[in-house]
Amino acid sequence: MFNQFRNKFPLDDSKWNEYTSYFKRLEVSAKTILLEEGEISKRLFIIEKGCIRVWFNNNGKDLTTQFFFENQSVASIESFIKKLPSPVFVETIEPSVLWWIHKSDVDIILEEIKEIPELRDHLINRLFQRTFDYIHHFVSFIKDSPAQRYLNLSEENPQIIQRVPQHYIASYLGVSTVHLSRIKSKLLQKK
Amino acid sequence: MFNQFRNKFPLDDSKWNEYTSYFKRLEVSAKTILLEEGEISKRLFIIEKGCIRVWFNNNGKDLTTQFFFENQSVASIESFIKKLPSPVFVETIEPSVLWWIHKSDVDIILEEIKEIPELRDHLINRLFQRTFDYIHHFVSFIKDSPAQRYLNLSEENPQIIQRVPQHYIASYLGVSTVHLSRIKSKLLQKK
DNA sequence: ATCATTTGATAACAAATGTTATCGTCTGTC
DNA sequence: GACAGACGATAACATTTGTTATCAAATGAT
Repeated sequence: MFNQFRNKFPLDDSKWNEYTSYFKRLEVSAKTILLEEGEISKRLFIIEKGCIRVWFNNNGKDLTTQFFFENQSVASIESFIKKLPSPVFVETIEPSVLWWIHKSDVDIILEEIKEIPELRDHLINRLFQRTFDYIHHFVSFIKDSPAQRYLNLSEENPQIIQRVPQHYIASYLGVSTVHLSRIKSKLLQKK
Repeated sequence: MFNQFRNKFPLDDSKWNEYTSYFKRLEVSAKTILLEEGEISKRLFIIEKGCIRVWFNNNGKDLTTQFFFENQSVASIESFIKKLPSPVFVETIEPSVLWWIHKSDVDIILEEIKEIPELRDHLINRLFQRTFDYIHHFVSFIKDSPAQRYLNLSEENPQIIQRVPQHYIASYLGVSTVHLSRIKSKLLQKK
């Protein structure tokens, strides 16, 4: 699982082996809740196989805010970093194979690799990029129609369209399930 | 201008004086464009007095994505960091007093203060916080009605309501100017 | 003071989107 | 195979929101 990332990290073998040994394997069925709303997130997950959504309950309706697939890391990020109760659920969509690491081990690793400029800059750049991604996502809400947002998603993240049940996608795009269904059928007519 | 921040930075006086000397003062009228769309952002601004918006042109309509006030720093952030053509304009709303610093000087400072753990962690935390803020903003688009978004803004950032022309706020909230006007009048009726 | 421009409110109508309900298909479980 | 539940399409109707146009007030420049 971790060998594919080996060359991205300028670490000697002993550190590499130490860090990867912190991870534990976890195999779960679809619709397994990995983190409850209100719980403090203490585990960071990496997806070997499967997919995960992050969602919250808003007046009885569940609204999905993020999707994750193979090789991505997942947590209720604000809860994980600030040790606050999570405002969201983290739940598998498909049967999944995951690797997880405890927050205390992450803290150890982070503290150590801060001294390695190459890694440190790499992490900071990832942080910036994540911020930029959220800006793009938010801008699309004031710039694009729901139909356009659906088209964007098809291009930028076709996995979501292909693997995720449609009613989860609807709330992610900020529309009702009925309207998303309408959007799809209108797009089909045009082709 | 900078003395108010002096105690936040654990730097000796010589470094402090060197860094602050990089900034130049700039006084401009309302509606001054500080950065054009397509231009590569090379200046970071700090607002001593006044306010600024970031916006872009979308099919003839101008859409505002951010507002900034006193003591905040402003740039087309992705352009500034990645040296890419800016997708947005940066423009004053009020007559403003600004201090700006060239990107090359920022790079020098950043490179140096990376070695100071306290400052480094502070900057990383600010980066995280900014990411969290964008997440909150984006979530409000799938969670709240436009009227609720307006109410949130009144509470979280009343300066925007008080100092920014309403038609700029409309696009920031993702509604037409006419509809924002309707939202306000409905809210007044209820009181 | 006068004039043009900006800003914002409102009305009337059009278009987009939500809500509720119904139906059919598919999937997993027993 | 039978059944329940999940999923998605569609229709009918209600509500929200956008568009265009008009008017009034505030603001800035001369």
